[in-house]
Amino acid sequence: MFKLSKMADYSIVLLSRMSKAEDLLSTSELAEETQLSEATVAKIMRLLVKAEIVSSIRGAQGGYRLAVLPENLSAGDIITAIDGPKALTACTDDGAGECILIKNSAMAMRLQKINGAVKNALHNITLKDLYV
Amino acid sequence: MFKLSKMADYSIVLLSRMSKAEDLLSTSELAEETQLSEATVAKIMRLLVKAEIVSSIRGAQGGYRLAVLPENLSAGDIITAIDGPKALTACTDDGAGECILIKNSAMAMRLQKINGAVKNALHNITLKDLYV
DNA sequence: TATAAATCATACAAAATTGGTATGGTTTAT
DNA sequence: ATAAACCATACCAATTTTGTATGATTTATA
Repeated sequence: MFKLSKMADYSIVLLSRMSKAEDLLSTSELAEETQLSEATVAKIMRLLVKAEIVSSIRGAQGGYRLAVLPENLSAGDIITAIDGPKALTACTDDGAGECILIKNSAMAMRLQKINGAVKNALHNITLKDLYV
Repeated sequence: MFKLSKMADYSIVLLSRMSKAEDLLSTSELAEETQLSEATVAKIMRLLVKAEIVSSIRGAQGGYRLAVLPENLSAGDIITAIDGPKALTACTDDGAGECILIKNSAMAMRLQKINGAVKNALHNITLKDLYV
Protein backbone atom coordinates (compact mmCIF):
# COMPACT_ATOMS: atom_id res chain seq x y z
CA MET A 1 0.00 0.00 0.00
CA PHE A 2 1.01 3.59 -0.28
CA LYS A 3 0.84 5.92 2.60
CA LEU A 4 3.37 8.62 3.19
CA SER A 5 4.95 7.99 6.58
CA LYS A 6 4.96 10.83 9.04
CA MET A 7 8.73 10.89 8.95
CA ALA A 8 8.80 11.20 5.18
CA ASP A 9 6.17 13.88 5.49
CA TYR A 10 8.26 15.78 8.00
CA SER A 11 11.32 15.43 5.83
CA ILE A 12 9.58 17.11 2.94
CA VAL A 13 8.66 20.01 5.19
CA LEU A 14 12.26 20.26 6.38
CA LEU A 15 13.69 20.05 2.89
CA SER A 16 11.29 22.66 1.65
CA ARG A 17 12.45 24.99 4.36
CA MET A 18 16.06 24.31 3.52
CA SER A 19 15.52 24.94 -0.14
CA LYS A 20 14.69 28.53 0.72
CA ALA A 21 17.78 29.05 2.84
CA GLU A 22 21.04 30.49 1.67
CA ASP A 23 23.21 29.48 4.58
CA LEU A 24 23.44 26.65 7.06
CA LEU A 25 20.51 25.71 9.26
CA SER A 26 21.05 23.98 12.58
CA THR A 27 18.88 21.33 14.13
CA SER A 28 17.53 23.77 16.67
CA GLU A 29 16.67 26.34 14.04
CA LEU A 30 14.86 23.77 11.93
CA ALA A 31 13.03 22.44 14.96
CA GLU A 32 11.86 25.87 15.97
CA GLU A 33 10.58 26.79 12.55
CA THR A 34 8.79 23.53 11.89
CA GLN A 35 7.46 22.92 15.40
CA LEU A 36 9.08 19.51 15.47
CA SER A 37 11.16 18.31 18.41
CA GLU A 38 14.90 18.62 18.07
CA ALA A 39 15.30 14.89 18.51
CA THR A 40 12.99 14.16 15.63
CA VAL A 41 14.64 16.72 13.40
CA ALA A 42 18.06 15.32 14.27
CA LYS A 43 16.95 11.82 13.42
CA ILE A 44 15.65 12.84 10.04
CA MET A 45 18.67 14.95 9.21
CA ARG A 46 21.00 12.06 9.90
CA LEU A 47 19.14 9.96 7.38
CA LEU A 48 19.21 12.72 4.82
CA VAL A 49 22.95 13.17 5.31
CA LYS A 50 23.55 9.47 4.91
CA ALA A 51 21.61 9.57 1.67
CA GLU A 52 23.69 12.56 0.57
CA ILE A 53 20.61 14.66 0.12
CA VAL A 54 21.95 17.25 2.52
CA SER A 55 25.51 17.97 3.57
CA SER A 56 26.49 18.70 7.13
CA ILE A 57 29.12 20.81 8.81
CA ARG A 58 30.03 19.71 12.29
CA GLY A 59 31.07 21.79 15.25
CA ALA A 60 30.00 25.19 16.45
CA GLN A 61 28.29 27.28 13.80
CA GLY A 62 27.70 24.09 11.88
CA GLY A 63 24.47 22.91 10.38
CA TYR A 64 22.89 21.49 7.27
CA ARG A 65 22.42 22.58 3.72
CA LEU A 66 20.88 20.99 0.66
CA ALA A 67 23.40 18.99 -1.31
CA VAL A 68 21.18 18.67 -4.35
CA LEU A 69 19.17 21.12 -6.37
CA PRO A 70 15.46 20.89 -5.57
CA GLU A 71 14.69 20.15 -9.18
CA ASN A 72 17.04 17.18 -9.07
CA LEU A 73 15.67 15.66 -5.88
CA SER A 74 12.77 13.30 -6.40
CA ALA A 75 10.06 12.25 -3.99
CA GLY A 76 11.30 8.71 -4.45
CA ASP A 77 14.77 9.68 -3.30
CA ILE A 78 13.39 11.28 -0.18
CA ILE A 79 11.10 8.41 0.72
CA THR A 80 13.85 5.89 0.14
CA ALA A 81 16.20 7.87 2.35
CA ILE A 82 13.73 8.05 5.22
CA ASP A 83 11.86 4.77 5.06
CA GLY A 84 14.52 2.60 3.47
CA PRO A 85 14.77 0.95 0.08
CA LYS A 86 12.22 -1.69 0.98
CA ALA A 87 9.66 1.03 1.39
CA LEU A 88 9.16 1.08 -2.33
CA THR A 89 8.82 -2.60 -3.00
CA ALA A 90 6.21 -5.23 -3.32
CA CYS A 91 6.73 -8.57 -1.66
CA THR A 92 10.49 -8.92 -1.78
CA ASP A 93 12.27 -12.18 -1.56
CA ASP A 94 14.84 -11.48 1.10
CA GLY A 95 15.82 -15.08 1.49
CA ALA A 96 14.21 -15.34 4.90
CA GLY A 97 11.32 -17.45 3.78
CA GLU A 98 9.13 -14.56 2.76
CA CYS A 99 6.79 -14.68 -0.16
CA ILE A 100 6.45 -18.41 -0.28
CA LEU A 101 3.39 -18.10 -2.40
CA ILE A 102 4.97 -16.08 -5.07
CA LYS A 103 8.39 -17.60 -5.21
CA ASN A 104 8.72 -19.99 -8.11
CA SER A 105 5.88 -18.41 -9.94
CA ALA A 106 5.48 -15.92 -12.68
CA MET A 107 3.71 -13.70 -10.21
CA ALA A 108 6.94 -12.44 -8.76
CA MET A 109 7.93 -10.81 -11.98
CA ARG A 110 4.50 -9.37 -12.46
CA LEU A 111 4.58 -7.70 -9.10
CA GLN A 112 7.66 -5.88 -10.25
CA LYS A 113 5.34 -4.01 -12.52
CA ILE A 114 3.62 -2.47 -9.56
CA ASN A 115 6.91 -1.47 -8.00
CA GLY A 116 8.21 -0.12 -11.25
CA ALA A 117 5.16 1.98 -11.89
CA VAL A 118 5.14 3.48 -8.43
CA LYS A 119 8.86 4.14 -8.42
CA ASN A 120 8.63 5.76 -11.78
CA ALA A 121 5.80 7.99 -10.66
CA LEU A 122 7.66 9.06 -7.54
CA HIS A 123 10.81 9.80 -9.43
CA ASN A 124 9.01 12.15 -11.74
CA ILE A 125 8.06 14.44 -8.88
CA THR A 126 10.79 16.69 -7.53
CA LEU A 127 11.14 18.72 -4.39
CA LYS A 128 10.73 21.80 -6.51
CA ASP A 129 7.32 20.57 -7.61
CA LEU A 130 6.37 20.24 -3.97
CA TYR A 131 7.28 23.61 -2.57
CA VAL A 132 7.05 26.09 -5.39
CA MET B 1 5.86 4.94 1.66
CA PHE B 2 4.87 2.21 -0.69
CA LYS B 3 5.06 -1.37 0.29
CA LEU B 4 2.55 -3.89 -0.80
CA SER B 5 0.94 -5.30 2.32
CA LYS B 6 0.89 -9.05 2.71
CA MET B 7 -2.86 -9.03 2.58
CA ALA B 8 -2.90 -7.11 -0.69
CA ASP B 9 -0.28 -9.48 -1.96
CA TYR B 10 -2.38 -12.49 -1.03
CA SER B 11 -5.43 -10.94 -2.61
CA ILE B 12 -3.65 -10.65 -5.93
CA VAL B 13 -2.74 -14.31 -5.77
CA LEU B 14 -6.34 -15.21 -4.98
CA LEU B 15 -7.75 -13.02 -7.69
CA SER B 16 -5.32 -14.45 -10.21
CA ARG B 17 -6.50 -17.91 -9.35
CA MET B 18 -10.11 -16.86 -9.65
CA SER B 19 -9.55 -15.30 -13.01
CA LYS B 20 -8.72 -18.73 -14.38
CA ALA B 21 -11.83 -20.37 -12.95
CA GLU B 22 -15.09 -20.87 -14.76
CA ASP B 23 -17.27 -21.70 -11.80
CA LEU B 24 -17.50 -20.82 -8.15
CA LEU B 25 -14.58 -21.32 -5.80
CA SER B 26 -15.15 -21.80 -2.09
CA THR B 27 -12.97 -20.53 0.72
CA SER B 28 -11.64 -24.02 1.38
CA GLU B 29 -10.77 -24.60 -2.25
CA LEU B 30 -8.96 -21.29 -2.48
CA ALA B 31 -7.15 -21.95 0.77
CA GLU B 32 -5.96 -25.33 -0.38
CA GLU B 33 -4.67 -24.11 -3.70
CA THR B 34 -2.90 -21.06 -2.35
CA GLN B 35 -1.60 -22.58 0.88
CA LEU B 36 -3.21 -19.84 2.90
CA SER B 37 -5.30 -20.56 5.98
CA GLU B 38 -9.04 -20.63 5.51
CA ALA B 39 -9.46 -17.83 8.02
CA THR B 40 -7.15 -15.57 6.11
CA VAL B 41 -8.77 -16.37 2.79
CA ALA B 42 -12.19 -15.73 4.28
CA LYS B 43 -11.10 -12.38 5.63
CA ILE B 44 -9.78 -11.25 2.29
CA MET B 45 -12.78 -12.49 0.36
CA ARG B 46 -15.12 -10.54 2.60
CA LEU B 47 -13.27 -7.37 1.76
CA LEU B 48 -13.31 -8.15 -1.93
CA VAL B 49 -17.05 -8.80 -1.80
CA LYS B 50 -17.67 -5.53 0.00
CA ALA B 51 -15.70 -3.75 -2.69
CA GLU B 52 -17.76 -5.54 -5.32
CA ILE B 53 -14.69 -7.02 -6.90
CA VAL B 54 -16.02 -10.51 -6.43
CA SER B 55 -19.58 -11.72 -6.00
CA SER B 56 -20.58 -14.36 -3.51
CA ILE B 57 -23.21 -17.06 -3.34
CA ARG B 58 -24.11 -18.18 0.12
CA GLY B 59 -25.15 -21.56 1.35
CA ALA B 60 -24.09 -25.03 0.34
CA GLN B 61 -22.40 -25.21 -3.05
CA GLY B 62 -21.80 -21.50 -2.76
CA GLY B 63 -18.55 -19.66 -3.28
CA TYR B 64 -16.98 -16.73 -5.01
CA ARG B 65 -16.48 -15.57 -8.54
CA LEU B 66 -14.94 -12.50 -10.10
CA ALA B 67 -17.45 -9.74 -10.60
CA VAL B 68 -15.21 -7.72 -12.88
CA LEU B 69 -13.18 -8.56 -15.93
CA PRO B 70 -9.47 -8.85 -15.12
CA GLU B 71 -8.67 -6.15 -17.63
CA ASN B 72 -11.03 -3.80 -15.85
CA LEU B 73 -9.69 -4.39 -12.37
CA SER B 74 -6.79 -2.18 -11.40
CA ALA B 75 -4.11 -2.71 -8.81
CA GLY B 76 -5.34 0.46 -7.16
CA ASP B 77 -8.82 -0.98 -6.81
CA ILE B 78 -7.45 -4.09 -5.16
CA ILE B 79 -5.18 -2.26 -2.75
CA THR B 80 -7.94 0.14 -1.80
CA ALA B 81 -10.31 -2.76 -1.16
CA ILE B 82 -7.85 -4.55 1.11
CA ASP B 83 -5.99 -1.78 2.88
CA GLY B 84 -8.65 0.90 2.79
CA PRO B 85 -8.89 4.19 0.97
CA LYS B 86 -6.38 5.85 3.26
CA ALA B 87 -3.78 3.38 2.09
CA LEU B 88 -3.26 5.46 -0.97
CA THR B 89 -2.91 8.85 0.60
CA ALA B 90 -0.26 11.14 1.88
CA CYS B 91 -0.84 12.92 5.14
CA THR B 92 -4.58 13.43 5.11
CA ASP B 93 -6.39 15.97 7.17
CA ASP B 94 -9.02 13.86 8.80
CA GLY B 95 -10.05 16.53 11.21
CA ALA B 96 -8.54 14.74 14.17
CA GLY B 97 -5.59 17.04 14.54
CA GLU B 98 -3.39 15.24 12.09
CA CYS B 99 -0.93 17.00 9.89
CA ILE B 100 -0.61 20.08 11.97
CA LEU B 101 2.48 21.08 10.11
CA ILE B 102 0.96 21.00 6.74
CA LYS B 103 -2.47 22.35 7.45
CA ASN B 104 -2.80 25.97 6.48
CA SER B 105 0.06 25.77 4.10
CA ALA B 106 0.49 25.31 0.43
CA MET B 107 2.24 22.06 1.16
CA ALA B 108 -1.01 20.20 1.57
CA MET B 109 -1.95 20.74 -2.00
CA ARG B 110 1.49 19.81 -3.19
CA LEU B 111 1.36 16.51 -1.43
CA GLN B 112 -1.71 15.71 -3.45
CA LYS B 113 0.65 15.48 -6.35
CA ILE B 114 2.36 12.51 -4.80
CA ASN B 115 -0.93 10.80 -4.15
CA GLY B 116 -2.20 11.58 -7.59
CA ALA B 117 0.86 10.23 -9.30
CA VAL B 118 0.84 7.00 -7.34
CA LYS B 119 -2.87 6.47 -7.72
CA ASN B 120 -2.61 7.08 -11.41
CA ALA B 121 0.21 4.60 -11.76
CA LEU B 122 -1.68 1.94 -9.84
CA HIS B 123 -4.83 2.43 -11.84
CA ASN B 124 -3.00 1.85 -15.06
CA ILE B 125 -2.06 -1.67 -14.05
CA THR B 126 -4.79 -4.28 -14.27
CA LEU B 127 -5.15 -7.75 -12.88
CA LYS B 128 -4.70 -9.04 -16.40
CA ASP B 129 -1.28 -7.41 -16.55
CA LEU B 130 -0.38 -9.24 -13.37
CA TYR B 131 -1.30 -12.81 -14.18
CA VAL B 132 -1.05 -13.18 -17.93
C1' DT C 1 -37.41 -30.83 7.35
C1' DA C 2 -32.86 -31.92 9.15
C1' DT C 3 -28.20 -31.62 7.93
C1' DA C 4 -24.15 -30.03 6.21
C1' DA C 5 -21.76 -26.71 3.41
C1' DA C 6 -20.81 -22.40 2.96
C1' DT C 7 -20.66 -17.21 3.56
C1' DC C 8 -21.08 -13.22 7.01
C1' DA C 9 -19.92 -10.42 11.11
C1' DT C 10 -17.33 -9.29 14.91
C1' DA C 11 -13.90 -9.45 18.12
C1' DC C 12 -9.40 -10.26 19.64
C1' DA C 13 -4.43 -11.42 20.48
C1' DA C 14 0.19 -11.69 18.68
C1' DA C 15 3.64 -9.82 15.80
C1' DA C 16 5.77 -6.22 13.30
C1' DT C 17 6.41 -1.51 12.27
C1' DT C 18 6.69 3.27 13.28
C1' DG C 19 7.13 7.30 16.03
C1' DG C 20 9.47 9.64 19.24
C1' DT C 21 12.99 10.26 22.97
C1' DA C 22 17.20 9.71 25.68
C1' DT C 23 22.10 9.20 26.40
C1' DG C 24 26.64 9.73 25.45
C1' DG C 25 30.37 10.66 22.08
C1' DT C 26 32.91 13.50 18.59
C1' DT C 27 34.00 17.63 16.07
C1' DT C 28 35.11 22.57 15.70
C1' DA C 29 34.61 27.86 16.06
C1' DT C 30 35.59 31.18 19.35
C1' DA D 1 38.91 25.43 27.47
C1' DT D 2 34.26 25.92 26.40
C1' DA D 3 30.14 25.67 24.21
C1' DA D 4 27.74 24.75 19.98
C1' DA D 5 26.62 21.55 17.04
C1' DC D 6 26.51 17.07 14.61
C1' DC D 7 26.94 11.69 15.14
C1' DA D 8 25.71 6.98 16.75
C1' DT D 9 23.10 3.88 19.13
C1' DA D 10 19.76 2.11 21.85
C1' DC D 11 15.32 2.00 23.56
C1' DC D 12 10.31 2.31 24.62
C1' DA D 13 5.57 3.52 23.54
C1' DA D 14 2.06 3.70 20.22
C1' DT D 15 0.15 2.20 16.23
C1' DT D 16 -0.70 -0.90 12.57
C1' DT D 17 -0.83 -5.28 10.54
C1' DT D 18 -1.45 -10.17 10.63
C1' DG D 19 -3.67 -13.97 11.68
C1' DT D 20 -7.13 -16.63 14.26
C1' DA D 21 -11.35 -17.79 16.77
C1' DT D 22 -16.26 -17.82 17.58
C1' DG D 23 -20.80 -17.73 16.49
C1' DA D 24 -24.65 -16.45 13.31
C1' DT D 25 -27.01 -16.79 8.89
C1' DT D 26 -28.05 -18.69 4.44
C1' DT D 27 -29.13 -22.49 1.21
C1' DA D 28 -28.63 -26.99 -1.54
C1' DT D 29 -29.71 -31.51 -0.88
C1' DA D 30 -30.96 -35.98 0.98
